[in-house]
Amino acid sequence: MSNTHSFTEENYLKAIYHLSTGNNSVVSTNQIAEMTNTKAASVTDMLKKLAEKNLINYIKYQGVTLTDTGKNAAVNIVRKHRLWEVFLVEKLGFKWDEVHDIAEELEHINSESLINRLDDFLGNPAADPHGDPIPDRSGTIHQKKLVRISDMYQDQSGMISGVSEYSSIFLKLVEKMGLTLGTKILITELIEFDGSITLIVNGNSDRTISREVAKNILVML
Amino acid sequence: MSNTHSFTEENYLKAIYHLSTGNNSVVSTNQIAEMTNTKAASVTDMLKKLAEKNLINYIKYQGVTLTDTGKNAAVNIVRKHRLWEVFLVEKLGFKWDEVHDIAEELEHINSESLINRLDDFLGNPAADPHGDPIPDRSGTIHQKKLVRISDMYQDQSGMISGVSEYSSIFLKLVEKMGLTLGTKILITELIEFDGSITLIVNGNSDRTISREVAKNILVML
DNA sequence: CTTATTTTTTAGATTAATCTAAAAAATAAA
DNA sequence: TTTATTTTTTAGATTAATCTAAAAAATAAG
Repeated sequence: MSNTHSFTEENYLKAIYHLSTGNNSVVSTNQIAEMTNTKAASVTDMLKKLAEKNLINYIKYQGVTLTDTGKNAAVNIVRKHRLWEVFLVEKLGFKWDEVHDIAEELEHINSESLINRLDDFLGNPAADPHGDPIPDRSGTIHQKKLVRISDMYQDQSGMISGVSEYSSIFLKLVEKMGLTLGTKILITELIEFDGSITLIVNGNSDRTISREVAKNILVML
Repeated sequence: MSNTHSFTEENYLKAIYHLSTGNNSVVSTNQIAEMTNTKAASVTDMLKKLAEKNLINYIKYQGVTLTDTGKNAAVNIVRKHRLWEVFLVEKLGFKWDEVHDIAEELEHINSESLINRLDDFLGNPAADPHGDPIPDRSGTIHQKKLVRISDMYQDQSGMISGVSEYSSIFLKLVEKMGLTLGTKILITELIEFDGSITLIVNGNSDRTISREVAKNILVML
């Protein structure tokens, strides 16, 4: 159990995991290069190595998928990342736009008992400060079905429950607009001209947001 | 401020720092090799690099000392290590013999605001679970004067306030003998034959400990 | 169904950290 | 104060992760 991989290997596994979303399970070399801020040639080298270790299924020129082992490893890193984010916000008082980079380092600390104790200390949270679900210690993810505001219809309502963009600049904006997690919204108008959307926030104030913002805020209907 | 060094560089700085104790301020290549579990040749290479960066004063064949910059960096790592140890014991419920290795990883996480917030969260502790003083955010260390039990005289009394050996096997033994931090002791006999020492623990129970154990338990008189 | 473009891989180098074996310097012993 | 021993450094390799430039494969366009 708990085979240990290098810092770099872990980052590649995580990148592949995040790129393997629903429909798009096979991931390309270039996608990985972009996500890891490396060049395609470097990715190819690493893919050979990960395939050798049975962490990915890799066929030359065809892209990669994670094996069960690789997926377990990736989910475990995600679990650690998200638990540390909860710690940073809930216990140390960081804001939700400040924790991503620190968690990016903390996620590589290797101790199963540490992470399980942290989980208990935090009260076994279901989601991180951005609404992303935290895998339990068996690796199971209880994902609520969320839709982008940009995919909602007129007169539809729901509660903001996540985001799909984690840059500080975006998160600060969302906060300033009062669209933090838990906020209830009702779509009042879909503006055809530029795709922007008008909504009522928490039953009272009116607000218009751009399509770009709407695409990155996730709602539970 | 807060120049960032590699994981490995940090470990060398820390090793040199711990080896530069009081009387012995100049540290040798072999000492560093032993502490870092590397070979002398590797140490020489790294010393050149650290000297180049002005973190150490290094003269070939003569040994090294830390520069002010190097010492600051080292103290900061020690601060992080000890604060994380407090966190692990006080908040996550680890035992004092379980935290060293995890803190060894956590000490390399790089974020000044993280560590200062952690410090506050923990109530700005003065010492770690082994009694070692925690440098404050300016790098100042408020070290209490401690003596080894092996250096005490008959009829002398004091309070156990630290250890100088961190292996799990030693710490578990100390705990089993009821000689944890805060315990009051009175020396009743110095046994000439093998250097072992008899003492009264917390005013009641009698105990004899070997010289080897006595050397690694520190007392505030 | 060729040709052009894009994507991916290979080949060959580079950097950081390490090693072994041999040479050089410092220290200890005779 | 020579000789022997120990310590330290140099020389030359190795491994992991990366890069650029060129070659090969896959995909898209004409």
